[in-house]
This record gives sequence, structure tokens and C-alpha cells, in this order.
Amino acid sequence: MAKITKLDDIVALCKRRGFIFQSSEIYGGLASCYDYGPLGVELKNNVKRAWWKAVVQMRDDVVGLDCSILMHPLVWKASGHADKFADLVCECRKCNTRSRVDHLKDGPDAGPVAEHTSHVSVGAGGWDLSKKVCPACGAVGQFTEPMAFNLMFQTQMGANVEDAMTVFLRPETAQGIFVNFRNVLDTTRVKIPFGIAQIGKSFRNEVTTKAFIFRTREFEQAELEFFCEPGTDEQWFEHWRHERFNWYLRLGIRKENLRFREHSKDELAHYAKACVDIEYRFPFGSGDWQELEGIANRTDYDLRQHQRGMKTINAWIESGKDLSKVTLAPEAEDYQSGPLSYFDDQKRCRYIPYVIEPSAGIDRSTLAFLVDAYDEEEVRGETRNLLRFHPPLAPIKVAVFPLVNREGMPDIARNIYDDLKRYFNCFYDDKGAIGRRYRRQDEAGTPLCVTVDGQTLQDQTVTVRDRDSMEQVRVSTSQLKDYLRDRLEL
RNA sequence: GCGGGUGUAGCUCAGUGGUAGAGCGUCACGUUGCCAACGUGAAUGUCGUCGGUUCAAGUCCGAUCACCCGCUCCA
Repeated sequence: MAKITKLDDIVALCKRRGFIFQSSEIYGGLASCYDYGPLGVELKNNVKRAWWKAVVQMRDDVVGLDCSILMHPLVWKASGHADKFADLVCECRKCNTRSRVDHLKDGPDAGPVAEHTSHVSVGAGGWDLSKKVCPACGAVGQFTEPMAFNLMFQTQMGANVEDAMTVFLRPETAQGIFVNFRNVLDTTRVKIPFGIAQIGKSFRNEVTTKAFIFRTREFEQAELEFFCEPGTDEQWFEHWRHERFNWYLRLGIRKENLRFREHSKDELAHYAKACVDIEYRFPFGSGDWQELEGIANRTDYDLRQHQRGMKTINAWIESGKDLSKVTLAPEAEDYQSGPLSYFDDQKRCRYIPYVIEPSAGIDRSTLAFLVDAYDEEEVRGETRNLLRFHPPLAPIKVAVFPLVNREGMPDIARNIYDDLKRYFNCFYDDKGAIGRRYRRQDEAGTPLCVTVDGQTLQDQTVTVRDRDSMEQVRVSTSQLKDYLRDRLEL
């Protein structure tokens, strides 16, 4: 089995078959932005549907949500994104290499190097770079003044310039869930442990984008915030890491291309108690293994932060709605019974729940499913290209053909198609030789093809041809729908 | 942001200053009874973009945009 190993081949495949195009291509393209074509949008929608089915539909303890992308600016103050998503960067005058200020180390003649680096707030000036060493060229103290690199996209809300307020495109969907925690509790009779799930676009002004749709500035996330009682968080963390890992396997990702990667202590985000990535072995990049999804134990950090944010509103208004002039209100002593706390009826007590967060990249997953399904095999001296999509992910489920355009076969095939398309995403084709039509569907990843032939005229049966084995079976037209539904595991 | 590479038809690519090409794919007609058949015909390009040199630029020069590889970075 020959397997593609170059990103270029994947890009070409995506373009050729109408899966993924570069954004604004006729204008020369816009960096890091991509569009999903006719087959791509079906595939991506199927990935989202499969996620939603596994995480929401099949579970009694998870509900869904769809939040707006624009949110109150204070949300990002409370979450830490407004400060800590803004890294300070400086540039070496000698070799023009950019480095994060907090990652620079002192030269050998300076004092001991600070062990722990952390993110730095904008405006927290006072950086002495005179003894810092450029990691690229080794020059000491040759840096420009630190500059802020804001990772959130900004825009103005309000048509009047004077009343316009700066708002941000969300850098993650998670905060919309935390902000709606109270609403969901009050309206849906959920009880801890329970989760809230959301799929949607997020935006980050990444310093560098990379590798096709793998890291883009506009991307789609599927996130679950699972709220649980403190003390049970570690067990739920285990539950979700396995649940999520198996989801990829069930949808056909090969086991040898999937693995966990535990985050070490000093790699953890400031809010996280534990984090593990699910990685896929992509055919690009320095190390092939790249993150598809992170599962984090976010503790009670976010809800506690939003309780502080709620008390900061007046200060924000008084500051002229300028986030950089606002300090988050201090946390109340009795925060455990604050407005975002949960009352446990059994134990008769209030607490801020812990949160386990599986956060998946939809675009990355879609790419992984695409890459993993791609296969080439030798058939009668010819190369057969095919996408071995797991049926629920396949953009087209069933293609319907007349064997030849004679003896009323097209009419019968057309009728079958019109019936089937009410249940599955179908495709009708009567152009060219039958073999060519089969191969076209192979490259689109269509699991099954139905062909009307001479025998159909005699006994009302059709052939159903399997993508992977190329084998055919005869099925009565009256049982066709049920047969296909069964084979497609829908 | 640095270094290297690439950009010509839908795709893969040839084309080293003198009329823009091939294979595959697409479409039409005919043929065609199960795995990329055949015949005939057709459509498709501001050669990434802008500027310069030249009698003449896909080709040389400059800038710019985009992508790939390697650094750097990566909640």
C-alpha cells in the first residue's frame, strides 16, 4: 500500500477533488485562510455531526450550546486572554530573530537564570534586556524594545466612531460555555456531573501559521466543558481522555497513527492541573506527531474568574471601557457560594465545580480523517486512488448508475436515485464507462455504488458495489434502502 | 520574523530572450453489457501580481502576494 507522504500531495488531492481551496484564490490568496469545497463541506459537516452525536446525542449528561462569537470585553479580562494572550516580543538587531521576552535567558556573566518563565502582562514593563542573549546568533543586549503581540483579533462594535467599543473575536469557544453556565443550570434541570458542548469558529492571531489547514488564524473548535465535583475531577479526566481517543478510532483512524502525549508540569497552562494531547501522525512537520485535541483539567479556575469579572463591570465603565485600565476585582472570601456556584441537593452544600475540557480542532480532525483515508492500490496494473472514509464521514454515501444508457435503465436508475436521496447523500451518474464511474466514486470516498443492469429489467434487483473490496452483490430494489442503511451503519 | 525553494490549462509538469505546450481530467456526439475502453470533435491560460530592462520577456532585474521545507514560535 503506497501512502502519500508529502503535504503537497494532500493539497493537490484536496484541490483536485474539491475538498479544500485556498481562500480568495483569484486574488492571489489570503495567508492562512482556506475554503471547503463541495466534498469538503460534506466531510467537515459529517465530522461535526459525528462529534455531536458522540458527545451530546448519545449522552444523558451533556447538553449543547451555540454562543455568539462576539462577547462582552470583560469576558476576556476575566479569562486571562486579554492580558496573557498578549505576549511581549522583541527582535534581535543583529540577526532579526524575534523572541518572546519571557523566554530570553541571561548571558553567562549575569546572575542565575530564572527557572520558571511565565506569560507577561502587557504594560508590565521594566524589562532589562541588556544582558539577555539572542538564542539565534548569541548577541548580547542587542534587542529592540519589547512590543506587544496581541493574539486576539479586534474589531469595533457600533457604527458611530465616537461610541464604538472595541470587541474581540473569541479566541476559544470555551468562555461562552462558562458564561452560560448559570443559564443552563437554571433552565435545563441538569445536575452535576454534566457537560455543555459547543462547536464553532474561533480566531487567533498566531505568530506563525503552518502546514495547510493545520494551524490557521480562523479555525473551528469542538469543545466540551464537563462540570464535576472537586475530587472527582481526576476520574472524569480519565473517562474523557479514553472516550475521546476511542472516538477517532471508531471513525476509522488507524491506531498506529494516533497517540497520547502527556503535558509535563512546566508545560501546563496557568489554569490547568493536567493536560493530555491526542496526537495524529501527519505526513508533515519536523516531528510528524501533531495535536488534534487537548484534554485539560481546568479546575475551578474559569468560573471563579468570571465571578470576579462580574464584579468588575462598574470599574470597567468608569475606565471608559478600556480593558487595559481595568483591574479584575479581587476574589470574595466566600467565593464557593458565589453566583456561579452549584448547590448539591444530596450533600446540601455549595461549591464551584471543577471542569474537564476536551477541546478538539475540527479542521485538524477533518484533515486527519482525509489523510488517513487516502490510499493507493494496484489493480490490474493500474493505480486505484481511493479514500477509505468510514461511512458516516463519507461526503457521498451512495452513487447510482445505469449500466448503459439504453432499454430504460436510466429511468429506473433515476427513480432509485430520487427515492434514495431522501435518506442519504446520493450522486447520480450516467456518463462514460461504468468502470470509470466506479473509480470516480472511489476517489470521492463513496462507500457504495448501485448499478441498474439488464437483470434489473427481469427481476427488479440491482448490484451494490463495495468501495473497499470492489465486490458486488445483488439486492432487490424493494429492500435496497434498508440494505444500504444497514451497510452504512447510519 | 530569518534562511532555502516554488508559482505556466482544473491537476501533474515541460518550455534557458523570438507565434503558449504535453499527459491526465472536463464537455459534446457516436460507440459501449461491470472496474480509469475506443473514435471524432471542443472548451479552458492577462505564464501569481505590479513595475523595470529590451526591437522583443513565461524566460533577465526589482518589488510584492501566496504556498512548501527548515529554524523560531505554539493555551
